[in-house]
Amino acid sequence: MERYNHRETEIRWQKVWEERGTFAAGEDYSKPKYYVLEMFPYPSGRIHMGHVRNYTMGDVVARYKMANGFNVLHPMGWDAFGMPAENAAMENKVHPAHWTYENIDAMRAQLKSMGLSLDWNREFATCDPEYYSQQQSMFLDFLKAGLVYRRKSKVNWDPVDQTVLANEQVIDGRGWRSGALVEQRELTQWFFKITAWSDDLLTALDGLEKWPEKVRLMQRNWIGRSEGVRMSFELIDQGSHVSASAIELFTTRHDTLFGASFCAMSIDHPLSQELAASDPSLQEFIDDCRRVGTSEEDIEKAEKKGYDTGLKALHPFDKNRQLPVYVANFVLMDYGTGAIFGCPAHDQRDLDFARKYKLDVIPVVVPRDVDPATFEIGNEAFVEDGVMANSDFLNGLDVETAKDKAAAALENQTLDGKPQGERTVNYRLRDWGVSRQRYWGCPIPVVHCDACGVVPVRKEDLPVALPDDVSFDKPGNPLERHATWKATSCPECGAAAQRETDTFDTFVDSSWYFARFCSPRATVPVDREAVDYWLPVDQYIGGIEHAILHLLYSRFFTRAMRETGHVGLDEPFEGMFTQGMVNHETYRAAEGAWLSPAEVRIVGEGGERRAERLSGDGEVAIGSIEKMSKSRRNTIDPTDIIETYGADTARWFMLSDSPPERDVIWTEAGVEGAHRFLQRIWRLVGDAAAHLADAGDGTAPEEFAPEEFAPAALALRKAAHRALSELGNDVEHLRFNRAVARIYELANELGAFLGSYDSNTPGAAFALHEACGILVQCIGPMMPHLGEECWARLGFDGILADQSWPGVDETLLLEDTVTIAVQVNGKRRDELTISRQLTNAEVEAAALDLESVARAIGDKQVRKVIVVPERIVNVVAA
RNA sequence: GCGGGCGUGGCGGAAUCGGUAGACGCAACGGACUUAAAAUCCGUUUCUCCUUGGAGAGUGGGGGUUCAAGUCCCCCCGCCCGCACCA
Repeated sequence: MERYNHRETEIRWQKVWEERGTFAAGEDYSKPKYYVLEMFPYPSGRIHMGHVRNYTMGDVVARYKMANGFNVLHPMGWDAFGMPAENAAMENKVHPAHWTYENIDAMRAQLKSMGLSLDWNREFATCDPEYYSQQQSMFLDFLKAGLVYRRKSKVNWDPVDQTVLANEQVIDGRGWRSGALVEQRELTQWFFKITAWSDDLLTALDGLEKWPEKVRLMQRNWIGRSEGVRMSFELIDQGSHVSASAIELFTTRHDTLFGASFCAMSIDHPLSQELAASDPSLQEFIDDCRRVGTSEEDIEKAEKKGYDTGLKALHPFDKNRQLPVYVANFVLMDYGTGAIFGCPAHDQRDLDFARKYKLDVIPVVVPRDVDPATFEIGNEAFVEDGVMANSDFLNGLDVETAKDKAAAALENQTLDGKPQGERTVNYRLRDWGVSRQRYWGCPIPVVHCDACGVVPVRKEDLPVALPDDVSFDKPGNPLERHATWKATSCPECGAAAQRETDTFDTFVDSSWYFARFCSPRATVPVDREAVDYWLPVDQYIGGIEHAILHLLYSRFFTRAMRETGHVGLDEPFEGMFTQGMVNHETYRAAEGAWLSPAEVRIVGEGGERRAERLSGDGEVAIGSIEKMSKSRRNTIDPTDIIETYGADTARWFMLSDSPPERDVIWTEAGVEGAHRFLQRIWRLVGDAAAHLADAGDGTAPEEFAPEEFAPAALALRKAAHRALSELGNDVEHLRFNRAVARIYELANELGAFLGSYDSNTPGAAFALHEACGILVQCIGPMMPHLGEECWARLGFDGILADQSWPGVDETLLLEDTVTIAVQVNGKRRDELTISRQLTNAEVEAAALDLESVARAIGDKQVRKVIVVPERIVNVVAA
């Protein structure tokens, strides 16, 4: 028999699907829908194994749901704006658009070679003017609805490249490209009011039951809700004449107010800035703090430092106490009010600070059963619950009650005519800054007019299109220095005005693309009827690296779109799944250079296993297994794999063995194993097809089901229906590795049946026909080309992709007999195959009758026999 | 530091409700076919002990609950991930 030829077959079936429009989403909105989406790729130029894994999973779900009668939407597009295109433009003198669209063409061809069930009619790239003009239109709606505002904000400024850098582009305080020392600059930037939904974005997480708990938790932490008190300490000005009469701060430990021994504010706090203006040594202190790098490590190592401003703050509950006010490096401007009170006894940071500056450490919470008079704080703050002490009216209370009482007292006290404190909820989440000073992004559609200020572009004038004639030979934003692009007239007064030269953060583009797929050619952002039908996305699949920002921004965007009437729901993604990474061994030459798997040959196995260099000699060290990455050169090119083994093999391997949420290790042996299985299926189907042809009519409709089945035929039927039932369940829960195991089992059963096939046995042909059909249909979503080829070879009607999912015959899942274990004192001694009809007493008798059981009991007395029907018998003897 | 996850054969991993631990795959070993090899097919494969047949141990370690624990509870160890001066 000829071997399966994937090269010829895969292209042929891809053409058939395309010509028949098999995967075009239907427009019949009365049918039940299912929206499967995988995170769309950045068009870097090549797909990688992570894409193969991601898109294979989505494809299995899409094809399975399609067979189950759903109108399936399974689209693909390109997250096409962003820095790499500009970098390429600078390095290779290619226009970002040209570079991007060429990459898209290359990657589209690669994706098509995978045989994915995508509706390519809906494809778009976020850099298409048709897409970003709708984004601009929606921005104008958000602006009108008050969901967008402008304010000054700090950015990392690279003085050499004349550009703004993202935090991750700042390495050790220097620009990643230029190496120049990065400056902090204040620019006026656009912000989306994501904090308007802080609480809703948090509480709605509870309803996202089909999301991984891990992702929900990460979002919860990111939003960072904490309940506390916003309060003021009155300032006693000792001659420095500051403008403020009080300092406002946020605390969650107002119970410990009596333990306060200082106040501290951030170096960026307005009051710090004001004081520094007339205090050069404070200015120097602030500059020193700034110089400490921005990396996490630097911050972690940085010692706590403070500068005593000389100001004093009056204790809210004890007018005889005055606390020193410091400017301190460990206080964050971005959280709360940028100022704190320090209670060293019950906060580790405050304790470190207090020890350094010899400030009081007054314990006000004391562990139960400990005498307050003898309780002392060493080098560790006491942060647990206990009994209040040294705290006037709070003494003797527990922490929770003390918080209540302290908050109430602050609320009843006035300072400057307002309550001195107020219970509030504080969030870590901050508004989303979307301005980027770059060319390759969606222009923010506003103009700046000297007379009218910031004016939105009229919708009929959209899109504000990017100019093509730009140069990247100079640093800075090409839009900024373009000869004519900026010049326009004010939509309100008609006077000469200037375009906004900032473009959107690319996270904006990906925050609504899933909605655009519902009506990708609409002349409005989204067609309401289409989104009402298709949204939410039923199953979204992507990498854990987008667990926070992309998903949170999309959730925000959906709410903003609801408020502006574009959609009718809050949550875009009903089901979310984060798949694991694809890893590979690493190889290193003697001189330390990384080697790619293609340059290495593996010899020996087990302890003898070692690597040799293909080109000449030289030791090669086999290194650890790492995520595939260019830097370690341990990548495998999907195109090579598809060329050598076929798309089906690659897809099968990606689904086998490893649970989809965990990392998978790509190995040569694994791919070969996958390929062998594919060939084995082809042989089994070939054998079966020959037998079925001999039997005459290749098709065996239901009504031809024989009255009688020989045991082997019945067993095969049962195996097929059991596999079908379990596989369906596994795919529904995205447990692809288990679904794969079910297919192996069925293939094994079928192989055994064929090995002793006798066409004269009652029901043999029918059972074979049925089992082959089920096997091929089960394989279909995973190895679709092989599935089609087998379907045709068996002489079945139509094409596999059009078939309905087979029904499970429940009666075949029920066995008359069941095998149960028999234990004596919890140890398994034997097993018993019995009729399901037996009563517990009969089962007990049968178990006690076993010779092995009698032996295990020996001369002990049977005290009790536990019978769990259809599961186990346990004889307790003593 | 805080939060979360995980720990099962040589390896990847099954075990959905507390009820036969190791499904399925990889690798290995033995056999068949072959002049030979590859491919394929059949079989064996948790460990230890003894003679077929058994016996004992076994899910990171220790304790507990239970007739019964990979699964539930407590303590400890190790690895991985996320967040990180969040007041």
